[in-house]
Amino acid sequence: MEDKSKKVIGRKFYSRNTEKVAKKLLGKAIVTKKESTCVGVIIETEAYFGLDDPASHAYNGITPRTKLMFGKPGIAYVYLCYGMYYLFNIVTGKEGSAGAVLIRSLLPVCGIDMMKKRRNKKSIKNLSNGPGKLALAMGIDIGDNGKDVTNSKNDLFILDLGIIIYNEDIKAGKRVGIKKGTGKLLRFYLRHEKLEKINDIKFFC
DNA sequence: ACCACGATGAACT
DNA sequence: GTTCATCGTGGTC
Repeated sequence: MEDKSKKVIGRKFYSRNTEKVAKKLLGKAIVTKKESTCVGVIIETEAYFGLDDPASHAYNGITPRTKLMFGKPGIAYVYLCYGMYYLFNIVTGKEGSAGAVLIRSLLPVCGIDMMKKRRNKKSIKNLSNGPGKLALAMGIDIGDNGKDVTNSKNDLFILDLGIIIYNEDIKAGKRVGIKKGTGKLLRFYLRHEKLEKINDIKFFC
């Protein structure tokens, strides 16, 4: 990963409209530097808004947990789901308005052996194709809640690998795993053809 | 004080 | 294919 085209994404990227950030995060990479460096390309996201979004944690206003969603963009929002799995979100929008993008699926790129070990799997199949799975594979847990993902000195940040995503590469669907607020298409993922192209790229690890 | 909510793997059948 | 186990948050009563 020693290419000039690869750069850490700054805070401005996240300060825009949440839906836009959710689309723009497709093709970007999550990097964690824990026991070893792991990198995964984001291939599915969901946008969550604030007081006007019944599916959002921030729907009912500021609480100790949701205050991060109202705060500075580019901050990791991690929470426990079903008592077992951590889900990784990035806070979006201007400070004061709530918003976050849930990362739902990754294409493993670097540190695959570490990811397999964390997931207790020997195949790359289904290694990080779900929000709980990818957090486990990347070593993300509640200790990462509140971390700044715009700082490459941290052990968790987002990198632009230079992968170009066109609008026609992006598909939209209804958000999943929720009962309210399913009306709008706020889940975004890459077309199969695009995934195969990304899979063919040779990444240096 | 109580209840609804939510992702995944394992262990069944 | 179905069922089960797992727990912290926050709303409602």
